[in-house]
Amino acid sequence: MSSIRYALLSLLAREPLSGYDIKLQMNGRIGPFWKVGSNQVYPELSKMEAEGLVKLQGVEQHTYRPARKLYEVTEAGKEALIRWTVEPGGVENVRDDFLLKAYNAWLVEPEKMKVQVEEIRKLHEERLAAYEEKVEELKRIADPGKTDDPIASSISVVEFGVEYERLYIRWCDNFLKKL
Amino acid sequence: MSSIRYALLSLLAREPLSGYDIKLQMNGRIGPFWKVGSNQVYPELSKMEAEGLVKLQGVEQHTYRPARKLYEVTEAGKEALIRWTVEPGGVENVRDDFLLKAYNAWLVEPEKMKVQVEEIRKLHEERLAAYEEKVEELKRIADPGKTDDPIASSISVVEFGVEYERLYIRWCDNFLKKL
DNA sequence: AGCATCATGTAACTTGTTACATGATTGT
DNA sequence: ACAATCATGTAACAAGTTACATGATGCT
Repeated sequence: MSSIRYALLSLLAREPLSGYDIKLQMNGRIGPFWKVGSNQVYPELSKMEAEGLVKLQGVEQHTYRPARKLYEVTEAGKEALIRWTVEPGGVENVRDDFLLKAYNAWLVEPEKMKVQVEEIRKLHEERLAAYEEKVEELKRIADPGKTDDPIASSISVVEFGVEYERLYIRWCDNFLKKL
Repeated sequence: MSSIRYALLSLLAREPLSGYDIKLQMNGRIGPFWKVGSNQVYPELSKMEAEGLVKLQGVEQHTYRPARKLYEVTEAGKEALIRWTVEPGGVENVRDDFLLKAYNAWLVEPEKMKVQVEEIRKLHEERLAAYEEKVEELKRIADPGKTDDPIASSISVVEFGVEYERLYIRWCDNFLKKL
Protein backbone atom coordinates (compact mmCIF):
# COMPACT_ATOMS: atom_id res chain seq x y z
CA MET A 1 0.00 0.00 0.00
CA SER A 2 2.02 2.92 1.29
CA SER A 3 4.18 3.64 -1.73
CA ILE A 4 6.32 6.34 -0.21
CA ARG A 5 8.49 3.54 1.09
CA TYR A 6 9.12 2.36 -2.47
CA ALA A 7 10.03 5.85 -3.53
CA LEU A 8 12.70 5.87 -0.82
CA LEU A 9 13.89 2.39 -1.74
CA SER A 10 14.07 3.37 -5.42
CA LEU A 11 16.51 6.12 -4.60
CA LEU A 12 18.51 4.09 -2.11
CA ALA A 13 18.84 1.22 -4.59
CA ARG A 14 21.02 3.52 -6.68
CA GLU A 15 23.24 4.99 -4.01
CA PRO A 16 23.42 5.36 -0.24
CA LEU A 17 21.68 8.51 0.93
CA SER A 18 20.67 10.32 4.08
CA GLY A 19 17.10 11.31 4.80
CA TYR A 20 18.02 14.87 3.98
CA ASP A 21 19.45 13.85 0.60
CA ILE A 22 16.25 12.00 -0.20
CA LYS A 23 14.17 15.03 0.63
CA LEU A 24 16.32 17.23 -1.60
CA GLN A 25 16.14 14.81 -4.52
CA MET A 26 12.38 14.38 -4.25
CA ASN A 27 11.54 18.03 -3.79
CA GLY A 28 14.14 19.27 -6.23
CA ARG A 29 14.26 19.20 -9.98
CA ILE A 30 12.52 15.90 -10.62
CA GLY A 31 10.11 16.57 -7.87
CA PRO A 32 7.20 18.80 -8.78
CA PHE A 33 5.89 15.28 -9.03
CA TRP A 34 6.27 13.73 -5.58
CA LYS A 35 6.97 15.98 -2.68
CA VAL A 36 7.69 14.61 0.75
CA GLY A 37 8.02 16.10 4.18
CA SER A 38 10.62 15.23 6.76
CA ASN A 39 7.93 13.73 8.94
CA GLN A 40 7.44 11.07 6.27
CA VAL A 41 11.05 10.43 5.39
CA TYR A 42 12.66 10.02 8.79
CA PRO A 43 10.08 7.77 10.46
CA GLU A 44 9.80 5.64 7.30
CA LEU A 45 13.56 5.14 7.22
CA SER A 46 13.51 4.05 10.86
CA LYS A 47 10.66 1.66 10.17
CA MET A 48 12.43 0.17 7.19
CA GLU A 49 15.58 -0.20 9.20
CA ALA A 50 13.64 -2.10 11.87
CA GLU A 51 12.22 -4.36 9.14
CA GLY A 52 15.66 -4.96 7.67
CA LEU A 53 15.01 -3.33 4.31
CA VAL A 54 17.69 -0.71 4.78
CA LYS A 55 20.65 -0.40 7.11
CA LEU A 56 22.95 2.33 8.30
CA GLN A 57 26.05 2.46 6.18
CA GLY A 58 27.69 5.01 8.38
CA VAL A 59 27.23 8.21 10.31
CA GLU A 60 29.07 11.38 9.38
CA GLN A 61 29.65 13.81 12.18
CA HIS A 62 30.81 17.35 11.55
CA THR A 63 30.96 18.26 15.24
CA TYR A 64 28.58 21.21 15.18
CA ARG A 65 25.86 19.62 13.03
CA PRO A 66 23.37 16.83 13.65
CA ALA A 67 24.89 13.52 12.60
CA ARG A 68 24.33 12.68 8.95
CA LYS A 69 22.96 9.16 8.81
CA LEU A 70 23.71 7.42 5.53
CA TYR A 71 21.41 4.54 4.66
CA GLU A 72 21.85 1.77 2.09
CA VAL A 73 19.47 -0.97 0.92
CA THR A 74 19.89 -4.51 2.15
CA GLU A 75 19.37 -7.59 -0.04
CA ALA A 76 15.91 -7.93 1.49
CA GLY A 77 15.16 -4.32 0.61
CA LYS A 78 16.25 -4.78 -2.97
CA GLU A 79 14.12 -7.89 -3.30
CA ALA A 80 11.10 -6.10 -1.85
CA LEU A 81 11.58 -3.28 -4.34
CA ILE A 82 11.87 -5.67 -7.27
CA ARG A 83 8.76 -7.56 -6.13
CA TRP A 84 6.82 -4.31 -5.98
CA THR A 85 8.14 -3.15 -9.34
CA VAL A 86 6.90 -6.21 -11.25
CA GLU A 87 3.66 -6.41 -9.31
CA PRO A 88 0.68 -5.35 -11.44
CA GLY A 89 -1.06 -2.05 -10.80
CA GLY A 90 0.24 1.45 -10.51
CA VAL A 91 -2.37 3.87 -11.69
CA GLU A 92 -1.45 7.50 -11.32
CA ASN A 93 -3.06 9.95 -8.97
CA VAL A 94 -3.50 13.30 -10.56
CA ARG A 95 -5.06 16.22 -8.79
CA ASP A 96 -4.73 19.32 -10.85
CA ASP A 97 -6.29 22.45 -9.37
CA PHE A 98 -5.50 24.47 -12.44
CA LEU A 99 -7.44 22.12 -14.69
CA LEU A 100 -10.35 22.40 -12.30
CA LYS A 101 -10.09 26.17 -12.57
CA ALA A 102 -10.09 25.87 -16.34
CA TYR A 103 -13.29 23.87 -16.00
CA ASN A 104 -14.78 26.98 -14.41
CA ALA A 105 -13.55 29.36 -17.10
CA TRP A 106 -17.10 29.96 -18.30
CA LEU A 107 -17.87 31.69 -14.97
CA VAL A 108 -15.06 34.21 -15.25
CA GLU A 109 -14.14 37.14 -17.49
CA PRO A 110 -11.69 35.91 -20.14
CA GLU A 111 -9.17 38.61 -19.20
CA LYS A 112 -8.88 37.31 -15.65
CA MET A 113 -8.56 33.76 -16.86
CA LYS A 114 -5.76 34.77 -19.22
CA VAL A 115 -3.68 36.02 -16.31
CA GLN A 116 -4.07 32.66 -14.63
CA VAL A 117 -3.16 30.65 -17.70
CA GLU A 118 -0.09 32.74 -18.41
CA GLU A 119 1.16 32.26 -14.88
CA ILE A 120 0.85 28.48 -15.12
CA ARG A 121 2.32 28.44 -18.59
CA LYS A 122 5.41 30.17 -17.27
CA LEU A 123 5.81 27.62 -14.52
CA HIS A 124 5.70 24.78 -17.03
CA GLU A 125 8.21 26.52 -19.28
CA GLU A 126 10.59 26.65 -16.36
CA ARG A 127 10.06 23.01 -15.56
CA LEU A 128 10.54 22.07 -19.19
CA ALA A 129 13.88 23.83 -19.31
CA ALA A 130 15.00 22.08 -16.12
CA TYR A 131 13.96 18.64 -17.42
CA GLU A 132 15.59 19.18 -20.78
CA GLU A 133 18.80 20.13 -19.05
CA LYS A 134 18.54 17.08 -16.85
CA VAL A 135 18.11 14.78 -19.86
CA GLU A 136 21.21 16.28 -21.49
CA GLU A 137 23.18 15.85 -18.31
CA LEU A 138 22.07 12.23 -17.92
CA LYS A 139 22.82 11.38 -21.55
CA ARG A 140 26.36 12.62 -21.10
CA ILE A 141 27.05 10.22 -18.24
CA ALA A 142 24.95 7.26 -19.47
CA ASP A 143 26.62 4.04 -20.50
CA PRO A 144 24.98 3.05 -23.78
CA GLY A 145 24.54 -0.63 -24.47
CA LYS A 146 24.06 -1.59 -20.86
CA THR A 147 20.40 -2.51 -20.27
CA ASP A 148 20.75 -2.61 -16.52
CA ASP A 149 22.05 0.95 -16.30
CA PRO A 150 20.04 3.00 -13.80
CA ILE A 151 20.79 6.13 -15.83
CA ALA A 152 18.87 4.70 -18.80
CA SER A 153 15.80 4.31 -16.60
CA SER A 154 16.23 7.84 -15.30
CA ILE A 155 16.38 9.21 -18.82
CA SER A 156 13.12 7.54 -19.76
CA VAL A 157 11.34 8.94 -16.74
CA VAL A 158 12.66 12.47 -17.18
CA GLU A 159 11.76 12.29 -20.88
CA PHE A 160 8.21 11.64 -19.79
CA GLY A 161 8.44 14.84 -17.82
CA VAL A 162 9.71 16.71 -20.88
CA GLU A 163 6.81 15.52 -23.01
CA TYR A 164 4.34 16.25 -20.26
CA GLU A 165 5.53 19.84 -19.92
CA ARG A 166 5.44 20.35 -23.67
CA LEU A 167 1.89 19.07 -23.75
CA TYR A 168 0.93 21.39 -20.93
CA ILE A 169 2.41 24.42 -22.70
CA ARG A 170 0.73 23.52 -26.00
CA TRP A 171 -2.55 23.15 -24.17
CA CYS A 172 -2.17 26.55 -22.50
CA ASP A 173 -1.54 28.20 -25.86
CA ASN A 174 -4.61 26.55 -27.27
CA PHE A 175 -6.72 27.52 -24.30
CA LEU A 176 -5.55 31.14 -24.54
CA LYS A 177 -6.63 31.27 -28.17
CA LYS A 178 -10.12 30.15 -27.24
CA LEU A 179 -10.57 32.73 -24.51
CA MET B 1 -6.79 24.85 1.25
CA SER B 2 -9.15 21.92 1.02
CA SER B 3 -9.94 21.97 -2.67
CA ILE B 4 -12.39 19.10 -2.70
CA ARG B 5 -14.99 21.68 -1.82
CA TYR B 6 -14.23 23.57 -5.03
CA ALA B 7 -14.54 20.40 -7.03
CA LEU B 8 -18.04 19.94 -5.64
CA LEU B 9 -18.91 23.59 -6.23
CA SER B 10 -17.62 23.37 -9.81
CA LEU B 11 -20.08 20.60 -10.56
CA LEU B 12 -22.97 22.19 -8.69
CA ALA B 13 -22.41 25.51 -10.50
CA ARG B 14 -23.52 23.74 -13.67
CA GLU B 15 -26.56 21.87 -12.42
CA PRO B 16 -28.17 20.78 -9.15
CA LEU B 17 -26.89 17.40 -8.05
CA SER B 18 -27.12 14.95 -5.18
CA GLY B 19 -24.08 13.68 -3.33
CA TYR B 20 -24.48 10.41 -5.13
CA ASP B 21 -24.52 12.12 -8.53
CA ILE B 22 -21.34 13.96 -7.65
CA LYS B 23 -19.62 10.74 -6.70
CA LEU B 24 -20.67 9.10 -9.97
CA GLN B 25 -19.46 12.04 -12.04
CA MET B 26 -16.12 12.26 -10.29
CA ASN B 27 -15.37 8.56 -10.26
CA GLY B 28 -16.78 7.95 -13.72
CA ARG B 29 -15.41 8.79 -17.09
CA ILE B 30 -13.67 12.06 -16.30
CA GLY B 31 -12.51 10.69 -13.04
CA PRO B 32 -9.36 8.63 -13.25
CA PHE B 33 -8.24 12.08 -12.26
CA TRP B 34 -9.98 12.92 -9.00
CA LYS B 35 -11.69 10.18 -7.09
CA VAL B 36 -13.74 10.87 -4.02
CA GLY B 37 -15.30 8.73 -1.33
CA SER B 38 -18.74 9.17 0.14
CA ASN B 39 -17.14 10.09 3.44
CA GLN B 40 -15.77 13.20 1.76
CA VAL B 41 -18.77 14.18 -0.31
CA TYR B 42 -21.59 13.99 2.21
CA PRO B 43 -19.93 15.76 5.16
CA GLU B 44 -18.54 18.44 2.85
CA LEU B 45 -21.99 19.10 1.41
CA SER B 46 -23.39 19.46 4.93
CA LYS B 47 -20.59 21.82 5.89
CA MET B 48 -21.11 23.95 2.81
CA GLU B 49 -24.82 24.04 3.46
CA ALA B 50 -24.14 25.30 7.00
CA GLU B 51 -21.84 27.97 5.53
CA GLY B 52 -24.48 29.01 3.02
CA LEU B 53 -22.50 28.05 -0.09
CA VAL B 54 -25.06 25.50 -1.23
CA LYS B 55 -28.67 24.87 -0.35
CA LEU B 56 -31.16 22.07 -0.71
CA GLN B 57 -33.18 22.49 -3.85
CA GLY B 58 -35.47 19.63 -3.00
CA VAL B 59 -35.68 16.10 -1.73
CA GLU B 60 -36.88 13.26 -3.89
CA GLN B 61 -38.43 10.37 -2.06
CA HIS B 62 -39.11 7.04 -3.78
CA THR B 63 -40.66 5.47 -0.67
CA TYR B 64 -38.34 2.50 -0.34
CA ARG B 65 -35.06 4.36 -0.94
CA PRO B 66 -33.08 6.86 1.13
CA ALA B 67 -34.20 10.35 0.22
CA ARG B 68 -32.30 11.86 -2.69
CA LYS B 69 -31.12 15.28 -1.59
CA LEU B 70 -30.59 17.66 -4.49
CA TYR B 71 -28.23 20.55 -3.81
CA GLU B 72 -27.76 23.77 -5.76
CA VAL B 73 -25.22 26.59 -5.35
CA THR B 74 -26.21 29.83 -3.69
CA GLU B 75 -25.01 33.25 -4.85
CA ALA B 76 -22.41 33.14 -2.06
CA GLY B 77 -21.25 29.74 -3.28
CA LYS B 78 -20.89 30.94 -6.84
CA GLU B 79 -18.92 33.97 -5.68
CA ALA B 80 -16.63 31.82 -3.57
CA LEU B 81 -16.01 29.56 -6.56
CA ILE B 82 -15.21 32.50 -8.82
CA ARG B 83 -12.87 33.98 -6.23
CA TRP B 84 -11.01 30.69 -5.98
CA THR B 85 -10.88 30.28 -9.75
CA VAL B 86 -9.13 33.61 -10.38
CA GLU B 87 -6.91 33.29 -7.33
CA PRO B 88 -3.30 32.55 -8.32
CA GLY B 89 -1.80 29.13 -7.72
CA GLY B 90 -2.98 25.68 -8.66
CA VAL B 91 -0.01 23.43 -9.17
CA GLU B 92 -0.87 19.84 -9.92
CA ASN B 93 -0.22 16.93 -7.66
CA VAL B 94 0.95 13.94 -9.59
CA ARG B 95 1.82 10.68 -7.97
CA ASP B 96 2.45 8.04 -10.55
CA ASP B 97 3.43 4.64 -9.24
CA PHE B 98 3.98 3.31 -12.72
CA LEU B 99 6.54 5.96 -13.51
CA LEU B 100 8.31 5.10 -10.29
CA LYS B 101 8.33 1.47 -11.38
CA ALA B 102 9.79 2.51 -14.72
CA TYR B 103 12.52 4.28 -12.77
CA ASN B 104 13.40 0.85 -11.37
CA ALA B 105 13.41 -0.90 -14.75
CA TRP B 106 17.19 -1.39 -14.57
CA LEU B 107 16.66 -3.77 -11.61
CA VAL B 108 14.26 -6.07 -13.44
CA GLU B 109 14.41 -8.46 -16.39
CA PRO B 110 13.12 -6.64 -19.49
CA GLU B 111 10.56 -9.36 -20.14
CA LYS B 112 8.87 -8.78 -16.81
CA MET B 113 8.90 -5.05 -17.33
CA LYS B 114 7.26 -5.45 -20.73
CA VAL B 115 4.28 -7.18 -19.17
CA GLN B 116 3.85 -4.22 -16.84
CA VAL B 117 4.12 -1.62 -19.56
CA GLU B 118 1.66 -3.41 -21.81
CA GLU B 119 -0.90 -3.58 -19.03
CA ILE B 120 -0.65 0.16 -18.38
CA ARG B 121 -0.66 0.94 -22.07
CA LYS B 122 -3.94 -0.89 -22.42
CA LEU B 123 -5.49 1.09 -19.60
CA HIS B 124 -4.52 4.35 -21.25
CA GLU B 125 -5.90 3.18 -24.60
CA GLU B 126 -9.23 2.59 -22.91
CA ARG B 127 -9.19 5.98 -21.27
CA LEU B 128 -8.25 7.63 -24.53
CA ALA B 129 -11.23 6.06 -26.28
CA ALA B 130 -13.55 7.20 -23.50
CA TYR B 131 -12.24 10.78 -23.58
CA GLU B 132 -12.41 10.98 -27.36
CA GLU B 133 -15.99 9.85 -27.23
CA LYS B 134 -16.74 12.40 -24.54
CA VAL B 135 -15.26 15.21 -26.63
CA GLU B 136 -17.42 14.20 -29.60
CA GLU B 137 -20.47 14.08 -27.40
CA LEU B 138 -19.77 17.50 -25.93
CA LYS B 139 -19.09 19.07 -29.30
CA ARG B 140 -22.46 17.89 -30.52
CA ILE B 141 -24.30 19.72 -27.73
CA ALA B 142 -22.02 22.78 -27.47
CA ASP B 143 -23.28 26.21 -28.39
CA PRO B 144 -20.54 27.77 -30.51
CA GLY B 145 -20.03 31.50 -30.21
CA LYS B 146 -21.03 31.70 -26.58
CA THR B 147 -17.93 32.35 -24.48
CA ASP B 148 -19.70 31.70 -21.20
CA ASP B 149 -20.83 28.23 -22.21
CA PRO B 150 -19.86 25.64 -19.60
CA ILE B 151 -19.64 23.00 -22.33
CA ALA B 152 -16.79 24.91 -23.97
CA SER B 153 -14.82 24.74 -20.73
CA SER B 154 -15.58 21.03 -20.43
CA ILE B 155 -14.29 20.39 -23.93
CA SER B 156 -10.99 22.09 -23.18
CA VAL B 157 -10.47 20.04 -20.04
CA VAL B 158 -11.38 16.73 -21.65
CA GLU B 159 -9.12 17.59 -24.60
CA PHE B 160 -6.30 17.88 -22.11
CA GLY B 161 -7.15 14.34 -21.06
CA VAL B 162 -7.06 13.18 -24.68
CA GLU B 163 -3.61 14.66 -25.24
CA TYR B 164 -2.38 13.30 -21.94
CA GLU B 165 -3.46 9.76 -22.81
CA ARG B 166 -1.90 10.00 -26.25
CA LEU B 167 1.35 11.12 -24.70
CA TYR B 168 1.25 8.24 -22.24
CA ILE B 169 0.68 5.70 -25.01
CA ARG B 170 3.48 7.15 -27.14
CA TRP B 171 5.77 7.03 -24.14
CA CYS B 172 4.91 3.38 -23.46
CA ASP B 173 5.71 2.46 -27.08
CA ASN B 174 9.02 4.23 -26.81
CA PHE B 175 9.85 2.60 -23.52
CA LEU B 176 9.00 -0.85 -24.89
CA LYS B 177 11.41 -0.30 -27.77
CA LYS B 178 14.22 0.48 -25.36
CA LEU B 179 13.66 -2.62 -23.23
C1' DA C 1 -29.88 -17.55 -4.09
C1' DG C 2 -26.81 -13.94 -4.69
C1' DC C 3 -25.02 -9.84 -6.55
C1' DA C 4 -25.47 -4.93 -8.48
C1' DT C 5 -27.81 -0.50 -8.18
C1' DC C 6 -29.59 3.39 -5.75
C1' DA C 7 -28.62 6.69 -1.74
C1' DT C 8 -27.43 8.08 2.40
C1' DG C 9 -24.07 8.21 5.94
C1' DT C 10 -20.39 6.74 9.84
C1' DA C 11 -15.97 4.65 11.73
C1' DA C 12 -11.37 3.29 11.68
C1' DC C 13 -7.34 3.87 9.65
C1' DT C 14 -3.48 5.51 6.65
C1' DT C 15 -1.33 9.45 4.29
C1' DG C 16 0.13 13.91 3.64
C1' DT C 17 0.78 18.96 5.02
C1' DT C 18 2.31 22.73 7.89
C1' DA C 19 4.66 24.27 11.47
C1' DC C 20 7.93 23.94 14.98
C1' DA C 21 12.48 22.86 17.55
C1' DT C 22 17.61 22.62 17.73
C1' DG C 23 22.01 25.05 16.53
C1' DA C 24 26.41 26.26 14.27
C1' DT C 25 27.73 28.40 9.75
C1' DT C 26 27.93 30.88 5.55
C1' DG C 27 26.23 34.48 2.54
C1' DT C 28 23.82 39.18 1.89
C1' DA D 1 21.52 41.86 11.70
C1' DC D 2 18.99 38.42 9.14
C1' DA D 3 18.03 34.79 6.18
C1' DA D 4 19.43 30.48 4.20
C1' DT D 5 21.70 25.95 4.39
C1' DC D 6 22.59 21.67 6.67
C1' DA D 7 20.34 17.70 9.34
C1' DT D 8 17.74 15.57 12.36
C1' DG D 9 13.25 14.90 14.21
C1' DT D 10 8.22 15.67 16.57
C1' DA D 11 3.34 17.42 16.93
C1' DA D 12 -0.94 18.87 15.37
C1' DC D 13 -3.88 18.86 11.90
C1' DA D 14 -6.09 17.99 7.16
C1' DA D 15 -7.18 14.87 3.60
C1' DG D 16 -7.93 10.43 1.59
C1' DT D 17 -8.95 5.24 1.63
C1' DT D 18 -11.38 1.12 2.88
C1' DA D 19 -14.85 -0.93 4.96
C1' DC D 20 -19.22 -1.08 6.90
C1' DA D 21 -24.43 -0.28 7.74
C1' DT D 22 -29.21 0.21 6.00
C1' DG D 23 -32.75 -1.72 2.82
C1' DA D 24 -35.86 -2.31 -1.18
C1' DT D 25 -35.53 -3.62 -5.98
C1' DG D 26 -34.15 -5.78 -10.27
C1' DC D 27 -31.11 -8.81 -12.83
C1' DT D 28 -28.71 -13.28 -13.71
